[in-house]
Amino acid sequence: MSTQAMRGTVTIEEVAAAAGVSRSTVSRVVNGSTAVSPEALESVNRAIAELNYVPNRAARSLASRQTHAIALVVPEDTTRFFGDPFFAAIVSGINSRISKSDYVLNLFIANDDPGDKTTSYLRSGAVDGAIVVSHHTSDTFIDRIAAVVPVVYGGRPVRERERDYYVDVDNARGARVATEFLISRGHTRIGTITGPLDMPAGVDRLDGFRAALADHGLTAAAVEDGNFTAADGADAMRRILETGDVPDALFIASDLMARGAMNVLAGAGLKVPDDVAIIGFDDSPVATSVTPPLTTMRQPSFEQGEEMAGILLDILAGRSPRHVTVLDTELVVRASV
Amino acid sequence: MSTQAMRGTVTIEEVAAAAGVSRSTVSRVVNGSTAVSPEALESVNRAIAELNYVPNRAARSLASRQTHAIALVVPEDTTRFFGDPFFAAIVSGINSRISKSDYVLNLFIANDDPGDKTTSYLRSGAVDGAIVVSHHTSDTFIDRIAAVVPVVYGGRPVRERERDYYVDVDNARGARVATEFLISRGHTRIGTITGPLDMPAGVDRLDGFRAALADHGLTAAAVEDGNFTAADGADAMRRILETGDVPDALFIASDLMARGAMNVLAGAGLKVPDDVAIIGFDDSPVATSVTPPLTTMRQPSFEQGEEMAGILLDILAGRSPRHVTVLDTELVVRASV
DNA sequence: CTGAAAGCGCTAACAA
DNA sequence: TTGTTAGCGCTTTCAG
Repeated sequence: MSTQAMRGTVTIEEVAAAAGVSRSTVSRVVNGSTAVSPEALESVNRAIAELNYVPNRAARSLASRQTHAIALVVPEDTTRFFGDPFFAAIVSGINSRISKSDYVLNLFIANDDPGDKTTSYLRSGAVDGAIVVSHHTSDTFIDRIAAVVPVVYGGRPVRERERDYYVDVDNARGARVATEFLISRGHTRIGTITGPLDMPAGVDRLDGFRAALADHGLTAAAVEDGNFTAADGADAMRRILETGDVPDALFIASDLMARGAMNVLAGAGLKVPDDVAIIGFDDSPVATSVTPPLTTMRQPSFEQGEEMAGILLDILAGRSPRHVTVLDTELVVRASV
Repeated sequence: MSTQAMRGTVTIEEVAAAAGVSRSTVSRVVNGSTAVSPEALESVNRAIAELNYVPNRAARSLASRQTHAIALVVPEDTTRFFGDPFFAAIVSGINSRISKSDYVLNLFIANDDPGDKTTSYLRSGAVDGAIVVSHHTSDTFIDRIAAVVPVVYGGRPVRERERDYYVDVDNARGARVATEFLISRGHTRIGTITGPLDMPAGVDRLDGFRAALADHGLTAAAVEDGNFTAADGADAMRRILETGDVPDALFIASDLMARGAMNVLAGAGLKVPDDVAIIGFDDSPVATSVTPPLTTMRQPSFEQGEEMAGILLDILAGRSPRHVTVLDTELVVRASV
């Protein structure tokens, strides 16, 4: 390996010289153009390998106006991002799809960023497009990003516009199915622990819950909200217990919150499902790690991630994918109901 | 907001024109040079705000040979990355330090990347430096990255060289302290579940364990290894149970593995700490979420992350930080011993 | 303190 | 199929 190869400063010019062709031809080879003779191809490729040439990203991006990078923007703090298996699943899905393309994924945990550097970074042409998961009403910086690069949302965006692209799960229907299952089991005093009400997913699940109840002439026995975390589920459960009026069943908008609630219930000497039946949402790994195993609505998060990435890739490739995709949820019956 | 501002294509040229100065002056203002008159400063800043100007990253990077981006490289699969609170803590620490600087953090979950795109991306000048956590013997692509940009390792790198920068915790000492604590409690038939032996952290903890035992004329009652996950801890525990010869105490190299092991123990009708005393490593949130709460060696992962980021920032600023930093661990006594 | 001029390394017409 | 020629938007001497 030559010294300059070690220094990582080989330019297209040197490759061209070594291969005995012009810069343009090297560029064509690097970019996979077919209009190159076999001999030229061969000698350029050899020169590239010998010199250990890697095209300079900035120069390429400046000239082509493309970065081949995609941002994954998570408007949450690190704790919640890492604490919730939902993100693990959705990021895996995104990563799986992106890694089959020639794009790279940059991750931005945006909430931890006081100076809003994320926004100006993304607006500075650092990426070709962005995927936003976990979108809150208060996250106005997203709009500023969407003004500059195509954005695909995970979940219905908070201020939906016609031109928005997003992949959602049918939260309202999922909540409705879950609640109806509780009703079908003979429960009548049914409460809920909702997700954050500044997120469409939180609102939609609450709506579905209420709709199911209304269909059967019932009203909510309790409504408390949380931010999808186990700690919030525990807090919400405590608030419900404090009312002294414990529901006989609970629809809880995330498995993690269900786990927190179940802990509190156990501490209070209440049995699941005998005293309180519980149904969660997600079907994440925690659903099977709690005792008793959690009945829950499965949402296809990995697939959601793959789909989002696929749509963004389509947009970037100049295709015209569907704007709205809604994936279905599925009831998974275990022992908590 | 003007149309061009919306399109995000305002260039330094237009700002200069609007402010009635030259490109150079705008550049000076943007880069915080002091050699600008108050009037020029004022009018440039106004033009920037009015036009909503954001400097083009690629152009700036091409001209200045800096990207102001740092890569966080995690050679693990997504599942383990998201499943282990250790990463949450270390990433929080890194993020916390970086977000106070004017650098941005790009995350690469490198193992999921079949075509080794991460390597060529990082070698293409896309970042100014990299932080590598969870380094395995087999991860040779790291060397190719380290040849091009400064790298700071979390934990002693697998092939340590003098010029390497890293921040480690004193794993050997931590394991030793943990094991000695078990011995001091009167245990003599002590086993261990180690971390992966292709990682220095795994090896060092095993060494410390063995050293403590040797000091007291004891030998290991069982040695099984795992990849730091709960599932691996459970598997290892099963293998130990299968020998029919159950140790009366276990040093387990991660809290997550301890949790897995405790589940298996409970399933086998064995009580912690009465039948088997257990001490873990990490003091992650899982330590307090298991029953009984886990005695464990606390490692300062958040601080480790902060320190790593600080060192890289120092290198990039042209300072000369210490190459090796070793942080201490601390025994946290709870009910599992 | 300011502006002019020369690139940074690459892509993309346009000719040949 | 190939090379020549302009830039992409910015930083950075170097004069003034």
